[in-house]
Amino acid sequence: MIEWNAATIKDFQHTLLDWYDQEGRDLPWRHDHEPYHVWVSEIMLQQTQVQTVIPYYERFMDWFPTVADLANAPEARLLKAWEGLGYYSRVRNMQRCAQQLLADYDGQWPQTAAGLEALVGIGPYTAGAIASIAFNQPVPAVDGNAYRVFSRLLKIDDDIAKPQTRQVFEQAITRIMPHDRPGDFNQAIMDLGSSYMTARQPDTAHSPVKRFNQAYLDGQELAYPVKTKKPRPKPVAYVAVLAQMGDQWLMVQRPSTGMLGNLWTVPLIKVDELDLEEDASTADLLAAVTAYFKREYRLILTAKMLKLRPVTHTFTHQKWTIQLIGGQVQPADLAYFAGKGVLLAELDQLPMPKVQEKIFNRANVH
DNA sequence: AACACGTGGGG
DNA sequence: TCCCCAAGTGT
Repeated sequence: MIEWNAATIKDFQHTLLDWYDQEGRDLPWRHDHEPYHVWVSEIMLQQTQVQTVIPYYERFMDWFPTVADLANAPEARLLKAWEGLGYYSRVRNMQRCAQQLLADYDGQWPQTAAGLEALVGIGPYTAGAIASIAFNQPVPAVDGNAYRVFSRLLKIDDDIAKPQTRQVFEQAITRIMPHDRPGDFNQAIMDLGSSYMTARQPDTAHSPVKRFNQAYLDGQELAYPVKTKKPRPKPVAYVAVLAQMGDQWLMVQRPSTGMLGNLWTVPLIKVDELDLEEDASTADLLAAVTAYFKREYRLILTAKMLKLRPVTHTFTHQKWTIQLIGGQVQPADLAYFAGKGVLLAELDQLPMPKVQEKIFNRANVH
């Protein structure tokens, strides 16, 4: 058994940081320690891979170079900057946070983890990351990498899906991390976790810290971390209505709460909400959709079933199967319609989720 | 304490 | 196709 005494801890710190100094990745947000840069990158990196984030980060800094630019940006522009990244409330919370900083903090970032965690969208992980990287505070940043790395090094078998387990790791890491380079230490752990100490196919034989890895030394690496699995996505049936009014496409903005908040799609209707009988025919479905348009939008829709394969889209917790309907609405003033008519050439101005892109692609709308 | 909340990649 | 994972947070 490895004994994590003071000498082991020093040895580990130096081994890890020496490796990081040599092999650490050169990433766009590592060019300086500006809290704004650290913050934006950390929010983008939540549940999202580095390779995906890089181009989004570059463009975001181009469009919104400062906290004030972010605070004052039109929301549609923000969502456009986030389009395709997912978890769209992240960017809306970022804008609220930016406004909060300007209004209540005189534009000055809190420099402690506790102070940072009081801001919207900043939880324990991000608070630790910003505090350690931007402000040199000796606090851990416990993300999936840290869970994986330290559960293996120390053979911690607490279930990382449980909220209370965080404390176990925070305590262990706080004891092990150096007080002179906390930000580099936290980032080194992340680099380690995404290179040699990955979840499925670790390459610990070549890891700079393999001699500290008790699970590896015991041949039990893949048993860590311990994590209960999540339920399967629940199937949900939808119809999408691709309706034209003259040369415009009918688009609706989703409510600000719930999935894909404030993003734009064609009208998407849960089949359950159409109150169809078990043995409903295609004609019944079209009639129900037409009635829905009249009731909800005050629009007269002429609908037809599109002979296309349904679009499927799987979210973390829902699996949508979407039948496509085409149609036209009589010209109207849209006073009761919670959306607008948009020319094909203007569609790319609207922030839309991936599932909407799939719908347009299936229907060959380009 | 659970569950909602996106998307892309790999096996 | 399905499952799991990836720099989590809000409710």
